[in-house]
Amino acid sequence: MVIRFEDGLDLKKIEDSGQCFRVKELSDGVFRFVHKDRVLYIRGLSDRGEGFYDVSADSEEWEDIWFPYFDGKRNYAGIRQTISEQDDFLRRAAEYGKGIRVLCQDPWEMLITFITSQRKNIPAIKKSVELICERFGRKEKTEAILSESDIVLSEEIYLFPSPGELRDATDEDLRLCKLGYRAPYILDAINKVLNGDIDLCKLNELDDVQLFESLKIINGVGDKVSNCICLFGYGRMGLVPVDTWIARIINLEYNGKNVFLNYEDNGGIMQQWAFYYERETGGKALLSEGEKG
DNA sequence: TGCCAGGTATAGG
DNA sequence: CCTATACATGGC
Repeated sequence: MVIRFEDGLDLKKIEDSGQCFRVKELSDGVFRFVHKDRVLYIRGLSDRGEGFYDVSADSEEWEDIWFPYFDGKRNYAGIRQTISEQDDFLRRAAEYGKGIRVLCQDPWEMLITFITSQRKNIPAIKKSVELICERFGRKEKTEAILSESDIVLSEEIYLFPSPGELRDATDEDLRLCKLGYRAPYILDAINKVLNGDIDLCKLNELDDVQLFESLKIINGVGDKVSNCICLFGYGRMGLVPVDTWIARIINLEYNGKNVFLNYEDNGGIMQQWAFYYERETGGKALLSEGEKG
């Protein structure tokens, strides 16, 4: 089925944007996304102009699952235009990151994934998450077709394991997934969800601050990880995770001030553009201004 | 080899 | 309140 997506999706940038760790580019420009027990194959149709995609989902699944997943309702072009005229860095970052969407992913997967992420680089995070899926997740056979491209796709994929599927995981099991010292943190998350100390669904009724604080009762969830779960798992677009990259930007470019918070409900989106820009340009983006003279 | 990666918990001041 | 340090593992 062919769909049009306003303002465009840049699938490669999304894959590399550091918010999702299981997105994969297959051959022929086909990207695979996994969300809960659904798998989407999607391919850009550049010959039709901007914003057209061949997707494996039918129109109902696209509207119900994937359009919300890509945060389709939000006007990112409009958000780009709210950036301050004087803010050269953020304007460049937003332009560079055009086509990135802040994905609305599964809170449980975000909880485990971002506990895993601490003190790891993105390739290492992907490795661990994949091992968790292979070891504990349900195996799913896919049968899909991209009609415009005549591409047939059939694979066996491991879904991200549910809390119940992780019930019997041991510290040793988790360390085999290269989780190292984070294994006890993951065990604490599993336990608190299974015994009802924390209800990830119910948490969505809380406001941003309460949600942010509630998640931190889990061992291994601090400010940064909690912000990531809020932003990527609960669609709280005003929350701004400050990791080493964002901290570097704040310190070197903005004199220690977190300007992303100026953008209220869109600060997290600005942060995502800045993160991607800074990481992809290897930290050189910051120096470019000072070195021009 | 040494340093860093989408940090956090803990101890000590 | 603050700062210093340990923590597993892999890539460069």
